Amino acid sequence: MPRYTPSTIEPRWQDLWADEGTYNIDNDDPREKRYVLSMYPYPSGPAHIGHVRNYTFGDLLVRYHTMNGKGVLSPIGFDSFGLPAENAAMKSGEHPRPFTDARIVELTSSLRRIGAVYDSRRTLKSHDPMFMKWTQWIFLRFFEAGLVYRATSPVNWCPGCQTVLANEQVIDGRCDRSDDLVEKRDMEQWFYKITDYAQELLDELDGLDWPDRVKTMQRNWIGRSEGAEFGLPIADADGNARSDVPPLPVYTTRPDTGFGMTFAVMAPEHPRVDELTSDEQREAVEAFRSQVNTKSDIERMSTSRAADKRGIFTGGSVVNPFTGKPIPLFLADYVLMGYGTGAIMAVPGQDQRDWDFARTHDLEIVRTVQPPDDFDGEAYVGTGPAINSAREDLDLDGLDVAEAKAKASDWLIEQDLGEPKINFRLRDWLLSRQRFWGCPIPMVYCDSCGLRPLPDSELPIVAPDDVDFTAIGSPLTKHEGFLNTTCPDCGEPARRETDTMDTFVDSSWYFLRFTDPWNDELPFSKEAVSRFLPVDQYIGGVEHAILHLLYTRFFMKALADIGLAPKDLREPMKRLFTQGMVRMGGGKMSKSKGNTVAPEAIIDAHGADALRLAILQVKPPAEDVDWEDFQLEGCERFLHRLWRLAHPETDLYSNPRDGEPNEADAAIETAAHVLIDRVSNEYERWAYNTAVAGFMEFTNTLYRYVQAPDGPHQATLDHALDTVVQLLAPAVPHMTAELWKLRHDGEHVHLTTWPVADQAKLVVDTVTMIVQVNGKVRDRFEVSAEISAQEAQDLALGSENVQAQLDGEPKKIIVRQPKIVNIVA
RNA sequence: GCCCGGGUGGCGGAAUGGCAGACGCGACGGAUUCAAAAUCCGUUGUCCGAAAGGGCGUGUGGGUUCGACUCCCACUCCGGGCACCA
Repeated sequence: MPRYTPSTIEPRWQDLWADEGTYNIDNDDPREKRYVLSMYPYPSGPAHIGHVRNYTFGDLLVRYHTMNGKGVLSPIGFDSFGLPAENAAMKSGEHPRPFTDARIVELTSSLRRIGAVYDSRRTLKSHDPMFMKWTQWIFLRFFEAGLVYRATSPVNWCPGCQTVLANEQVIDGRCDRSDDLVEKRDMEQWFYKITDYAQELLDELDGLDWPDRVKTMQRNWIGRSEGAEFGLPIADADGNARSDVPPLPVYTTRPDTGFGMTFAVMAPEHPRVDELTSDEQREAVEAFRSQVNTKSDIERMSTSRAADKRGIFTGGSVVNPFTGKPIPLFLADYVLMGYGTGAIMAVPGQDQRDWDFARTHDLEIVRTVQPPDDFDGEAYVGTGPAINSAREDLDLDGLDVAEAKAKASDWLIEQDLGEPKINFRLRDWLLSRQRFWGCPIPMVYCDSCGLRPLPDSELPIVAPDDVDFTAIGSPLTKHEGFLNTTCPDCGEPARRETDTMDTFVDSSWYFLRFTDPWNDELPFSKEAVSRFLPVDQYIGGVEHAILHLLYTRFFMKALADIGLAPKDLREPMKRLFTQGMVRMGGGKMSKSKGNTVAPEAIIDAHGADALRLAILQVKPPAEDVDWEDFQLEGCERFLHRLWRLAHPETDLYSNPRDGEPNEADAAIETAAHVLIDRVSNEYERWAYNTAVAGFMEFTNTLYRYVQAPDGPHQATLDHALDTVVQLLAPAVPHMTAELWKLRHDGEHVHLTTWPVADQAKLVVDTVTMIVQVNGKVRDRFEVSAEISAQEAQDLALGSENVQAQLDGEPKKIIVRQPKIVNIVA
């Protein structure tokens, strides 16, 4: 019998799947569709072990659904724009394109070597001009639909690199590349109006078959809150409301606590600060504002985390409309300009932040909710009856929080002071990056026409090749050939936008392009999209739980609303699975720590099948796993055992029988059907680790069976082995393909039909009945599954072991035949 | 601070409220071998016992139940997410 040698078997099958296009699917394929998609990777070179885990799970499902008669769409692509390539370019001076292409070749080869199969005709890359064209085209459609706008926004600016940094590039307030101190700068930026969809993004989470954890994270991120917005009249020197200036709007979720508002606070960036600051305080306020401005976020947060909230008195006052009394107006950095109205009513009695601020600035504190008697905290945020909250036309005293909220809110409406308001924490998506290696934003600046979109005919706008990476800042801003163009409207000289798009834009629609990659009239046709969407199973890491997965949902809704995608297609990802990370010694794997695992080396030594099996076996797929915990030896040993057992020239036994099967044969036959049932179920439930245990168990059983003195019954054994090989085919594709070919005259296991368990064989006729005394097992019997309650009880009481535990008559006997009898002594 | 997960043998982990520890690793014993590796067959939670058998065992404390790893309450430790969102 030839040895099992994965190094010769595996490439052969990989070639065959690729050459024959086994997993290609045409759009007019008549089979019921399944769209199985693993998040497309950033091409960083050969696959790392995390990739292998991710793509093994996806590949298993692709092969499993195919064997179940489905027409599976299994595409792969590359998220090929992004920082690492640009950083490498800055180091070497080489253009990021050849660098990126080389990494894609390496990663493609890795994926092929782990046996992952795709419809390679549909493969795409973000930096492919054809893909860029449609990314830009969609941008223009969004622009036309009013979903794109420009606004000033504070950004992280690295003075050394002359560029904007993403939050994750700012480490302890410094640039992760140059180590310069990062500044906050206000710059004009491009935004997608994702907040238009905040409510729908929140509502439709409920219907998604996603991990609860991810749905919760998105809910929190969207952060819907219900409250009221109302105006605080500006007070004159005598404390009376002025009618000549508009009031200061504030947002609160607790209108019921209005009587406890003893001061008001504006964000330092609030546009009305100058107007509302008194002359005496102006200098101090200016000093405070510039101090806040130069602080990085991190400093601002760490200092303000201390109990004393940092702030300053404006010298001005506003009127508390509930009490009619003037209250001082402050500036404080714990109030954020970006949320609500950028100004708040401060109620120290019911809000800890306001409490802290009131204490450091010696301000009045009035409780408006009665805390319980045993309450010994500071601000009381719990429920209770309202107190100190009455005036002539509004009496909240005694009402609970919910009632008081409603009544106070109604009063604000009646008085024409304000209205109920819903706020979201979600901000619009800042999509522009001052980077070279991204998809350029297709807009121009014309001196006479202003900001103009480019016509579709000029797309794609591709970054030039002859650029200098050794200079500081994005090369696009210095490339005259790229910069200078003509205005599409008036034909006069104009400048091109040099910002590129966030790479999350590419990943927000790539899964749609997969359905129609040959289309050169549109990014995708509605027909192709409705043929394959929604994605039946999306697979990726939890690190994308919020941004990527929120952006794809936004894109889907927007594309549907502007008529590019089917109108009723609101959600792109029907089912999501987030697999865990692969770690090293409890920590994250990273090249800098030198603790990476090279999957290619493992494949060289043990084969892709052993690695795939080890990935499936080691832990439930959702959990993080340490590389040290992988059981590669055990998995490899199992594969060798199965090979030896299932190979037609096996040396394990020499005495196969024909004729009538005996009892032992029947037990094997039954076990095979139980295995079909079990594994099918476990594949569906992502319980791959227990499925592998099932294979090992069954194989161990077969070893004992064939080595027993009677020898195996040939037909029974063949069926059992064929079953294992088929069931294992999605998980361990190369070896099972080879074994099946040897056993079945060249046939291809992945084109066979998934076995179906014979339900009649799953019916058990004898079971082990356990007998407990006071919940402890004292005896067990093999009994018929149809045993009566009386028989079961009699059997239990007849047990010597049970009698030894009994002291007199049992108090009570619970019979759950045929599985258990519990005797209470 | 708030919101999620999770604590089970020497280790990774199994277990619709019904035999805790499947399967694998490791360890130990046996077969094979001149010998070893590989392979094959066993044993392996822990304590007492020669054995039969018994005591104790799923982070801690309580509760519900005939019966709890599983459900409920409180606590604790570990991991993750968000973090002044009014």
